[in-house]
Amino acid sequence: MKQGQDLRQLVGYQLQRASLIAERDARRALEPFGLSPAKMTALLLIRDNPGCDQTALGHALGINRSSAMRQVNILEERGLIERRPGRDARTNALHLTASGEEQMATMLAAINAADRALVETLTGEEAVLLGAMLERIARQSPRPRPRRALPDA
Amino acid sequence: MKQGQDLRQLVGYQLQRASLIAERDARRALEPFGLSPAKMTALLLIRDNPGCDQTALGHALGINRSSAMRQVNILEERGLIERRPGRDARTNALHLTASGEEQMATMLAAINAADRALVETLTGEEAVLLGAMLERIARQSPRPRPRRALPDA
DNA sequence: TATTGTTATACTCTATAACTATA
DNA sequence: TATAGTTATAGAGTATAACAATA
Repeated sequence: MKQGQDLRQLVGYQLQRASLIAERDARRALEPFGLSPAKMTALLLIRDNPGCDQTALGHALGINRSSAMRQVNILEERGLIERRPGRDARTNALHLTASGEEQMATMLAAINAADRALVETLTGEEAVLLGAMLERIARQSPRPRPRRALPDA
Repeated sequence: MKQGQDLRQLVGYQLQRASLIAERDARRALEPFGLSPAKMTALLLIRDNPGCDQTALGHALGINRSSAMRQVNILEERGLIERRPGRDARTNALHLTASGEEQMATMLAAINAADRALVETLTGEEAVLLGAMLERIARQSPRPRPRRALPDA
C-alpha cells in the first residue's frame, strides 16, 4: 500500500512504525516468561532502583499511580518482585525477589537477542547513533500543554 | 529514576520511549480535530490509496480486519470518509469525503508542526538520517514466528 | 493540605471466533 | 474453499475520581 510524501516525511510516523516492530519482537522474545515488554521494563527499573516506590516507577514508565498498581500487582503475583515497608508508612519499597533475580539473566539474554536482531541491518556505529538520537528526542521534558488565553474568566 | 546499562542499551527501549513522546505530541496536535494519531494515519493512507479496501488498510496499519472496521466506522461517522461499492460485491472502496479533503490541509499543518517540534534538537541532516534508519528497521518483513519442531505429531 | 496506595469504573484499542455473502 | 465484511465478546492497558491512611 502506498504511503504518500506527507506520511513518509513524518518522523513521528516512522518512529511509531519502527517501535511497533520492536515491540512485537520483544513481546515474542519475552513470551516464554509471560512478560510484556512494559513489564520487563518495570522489572529492570526496579532492579536498577531497589526500594523505589510505585509512584516513581509509574512516572518512569510514563503511566500514573493507578496504572502502575496494576503492573506491580501482576509482577508480585508472579513472584518476581515484592513490596516491603517503605520510608513512610504510606509508601511501599519495591524489590526483586530471589526468584526474580534468578530469572533475570535468562530474560535479559532473550530480550538482548531480539534487540540485536532488530538492528541487524545497521552497522554498530549506526545503531549507537540511532540510540543517541532517540535518547535526545525522549529526553525532551514533557512539552507543556499550551494554555488557553483565559478569554473572559 | 536511574536506568541501568541493560535498559539504556536496548534500541527497542529507546525506540519505545521516543515513540511515546511523539505519540503524545501528535495526539495533542490532533485533539482539536477529534482524531487520534492512528486515525490520522488511516486518513492519510486512504487519501494516498483511494478506493482501497478495509483489509488492505488494516494490513498497512498493522491491525486486523476486525480492528480496522472500528476505525473505518468512526472515520465514516465523523463524515471524513465514505464507503463506496468496491471491485467486488464483497469489498468496500474507501474514499475521503469532500469534507475530509477540505479539513486535510489544516490537519496536516497541525501534525507537521508537532513533528518539527519533535526533532527540533536534531539538525536537518540528522533528522533525515534518523528517518532513513527507522524506515530500514520498519521495512523488515514481519519476522516469522519460530515454529516448534513438531515433537511427535 | 499534600501525598501514597488503593479501589471502582470506564474508555480505547486490539484480538479471536464465528457468521454471511460473495467469489 | 477462500475472501471481505461484519458482529459479539474478551483482554490488555490506560485514565479519572474518589477514599483511607499518613505526612
